[in-house]
Amino acid sequence: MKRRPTIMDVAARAGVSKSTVSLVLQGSPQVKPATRSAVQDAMAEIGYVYNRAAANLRSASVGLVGLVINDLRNPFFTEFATTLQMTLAAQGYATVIANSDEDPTLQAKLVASMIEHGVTALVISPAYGEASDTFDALARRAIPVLQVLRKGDERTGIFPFASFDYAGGSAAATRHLVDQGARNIAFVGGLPGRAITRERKSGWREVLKEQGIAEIALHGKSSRAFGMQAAETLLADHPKVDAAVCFNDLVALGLMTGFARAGRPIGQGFPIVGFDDIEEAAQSWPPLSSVACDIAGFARETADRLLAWMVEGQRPEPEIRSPVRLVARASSLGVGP
Amino acid sequence: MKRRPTIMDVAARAGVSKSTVSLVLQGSPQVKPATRSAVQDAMAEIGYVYNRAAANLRSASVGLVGLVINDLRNPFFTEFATTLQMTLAAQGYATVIANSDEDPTLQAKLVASMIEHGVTALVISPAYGEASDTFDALARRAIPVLQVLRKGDERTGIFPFASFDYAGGSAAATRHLVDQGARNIAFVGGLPGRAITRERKSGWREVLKEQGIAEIALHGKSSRAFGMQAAETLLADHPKVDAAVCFNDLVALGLMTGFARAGRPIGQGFPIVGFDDIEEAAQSWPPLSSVACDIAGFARETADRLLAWMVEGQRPEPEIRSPVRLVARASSLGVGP
DNA sequence: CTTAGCTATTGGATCGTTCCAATTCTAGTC
DNA sequence: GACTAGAATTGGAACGATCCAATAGCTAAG
Repeated sequence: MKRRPTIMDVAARAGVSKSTVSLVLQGSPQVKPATRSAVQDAMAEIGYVYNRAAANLRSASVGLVGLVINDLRNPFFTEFATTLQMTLAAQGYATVIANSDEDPTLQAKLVASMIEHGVTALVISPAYGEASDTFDALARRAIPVLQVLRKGDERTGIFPFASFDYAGGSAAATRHLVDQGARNIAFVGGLPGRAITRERKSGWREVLKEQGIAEIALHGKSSRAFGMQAAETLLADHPKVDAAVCFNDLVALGLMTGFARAGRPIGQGFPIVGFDDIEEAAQSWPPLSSVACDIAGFARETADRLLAWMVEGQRPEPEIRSPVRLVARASSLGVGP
Repeated sequence: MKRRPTIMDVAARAGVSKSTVSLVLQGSPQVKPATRSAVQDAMAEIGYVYNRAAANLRSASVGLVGLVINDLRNPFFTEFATTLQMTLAAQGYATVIANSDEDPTLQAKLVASMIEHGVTALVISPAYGEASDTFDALARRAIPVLQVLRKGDERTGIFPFASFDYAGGSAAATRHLVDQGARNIAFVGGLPGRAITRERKSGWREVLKEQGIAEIALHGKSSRAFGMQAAETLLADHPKVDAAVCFNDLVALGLMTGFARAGRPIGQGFPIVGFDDIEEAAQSWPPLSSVACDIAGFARETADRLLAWMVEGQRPEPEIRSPVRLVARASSLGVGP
């Protein structure tokens, strides 16, 4: 009675065989238009819904993409995840989004659960930490896996990796600050020892070397709170520092708040540049200069690459870097509030 | 060769029957420990993964929960979604998160896709707009559906609804501003005609009536940008207004930025209170007073309610309101920066 | 009227698991 | 050594779709 209707029920109602119903479901041009609409009416009448699980059992590919993100609360990743999901949805693929919350154990569970549910492909921005088992399991099934935005530990090199040209971005930012007359440019934020910190620092370091400037770097969690704390540290311990490249916008905004609190608003003689160009950057006061990563564009490219891999079996290059763009705003242009 | 191994392969390897393997998978106490470990070894050796789709085909319930959110980019919803997912994950349930992006059409597609994938239950914060078809389909299958945070159109009353006591919260906020000596308290933000705007306004209105204060409300998109715009409007057209209750923190932060830009920092003679108490509220300058909704707690309660419904068939009450808490910070306490 | 050559439809096998009833094993008792 | 109760294991049917080879229906040509 409460049983959910099957194609057999539809077939009985429409007076055809289950095979015909199946053909209609797959949009086969084989079926006569009259038959097709009879079947469709029958489906509507008895409230039939497709049972994808049953279908996949017989016919492999599912059209289900898994997306595992290390920190979904971070707006940067949220934007990426939602855009990717919507792009894939437009192509008829369903996406399962999951947040590993930087926990490799949870991440392993999530990935396992996704494999069990039969994802056809996986996009992952890995949590830091030991995860070789997780990746081994993925490699063993021949599931297309795309690492994005972040590289896991060394062993994950088996899977293609796509991200932004962070080094180029921070170099551009640093050069911009030099152009503004800054001489002692600190690097603020980023946990030490991580690939992304290394990348974002390397561009800054390169320019400093070029200019013969000494390095001052403050590392820590990439949060607003750390930025505020860093402001105090800079003001107290590094009075000569006259500009900063920040690991990301959150740190930069925190830094801005910290300076404002100390009565030394950013932008007047102390230019800073953030990274990521999150929505808030343009809306802070003063507006925050930032290295813009076109996340939405990147998400769309990711979707394209994934589809090319899934559908045409065309594996992407092992490492892809999307260009970034420096957006100069008041926070680095000496235009005070 | 590349075929993914099945329980038959495991059975062959372990020298038992497929039924025994199945029992091991289900953790049945029936199997002899020796047999159990033999089977488990075999699974490890050939890299077996459970095929949930096949299992569900035979035995109904899946342990898959759908979560459809109207705007996943909004940190408020992000926090809810991630906490809910992690809580359910701890209970062994997988969660599919999807973002409808306020688009009823996309929402319908997402819900349909989830039903096809066989979700056992659905949590939805509906997009505004016509969605009766979507909900009819859900009602027809007897899938537990919990509406959260937002009520859809009137027709969705069929499903239980859980949210916060918004009216109580805005009443508390308004009373607090009155206590600070404010007399002309504006309400800023919220799109007109929506249930949530009505609720958040009603508490404010109630207190104004009590105090015999005239109403001034500025409605608009609940964004930082609108808050900035509202600041200009208030300063230009409503010079008498001396405090504001904001629809949410984003608007409040925008308002703060707008006032700062105009050289009239918030907190000095112009107290404001936001709503939601997002992480940023405590970190802005001045720190923003806000009506705190314990989203993480709410998400955990939601998970509990859902589990009670799914597992014990215990349908929640038609309308549940979780209490909120006013967090007074500098933005409403007259403590200037 | 038969038949070839289409197009449209169909029955049966199949996917990987669970469920059930039936069978085999084990050990204890007489 | 036969018997039995319980524990452990097993083979086959079932879930709801797809796929394939086979069949039915139709038209036009011979």
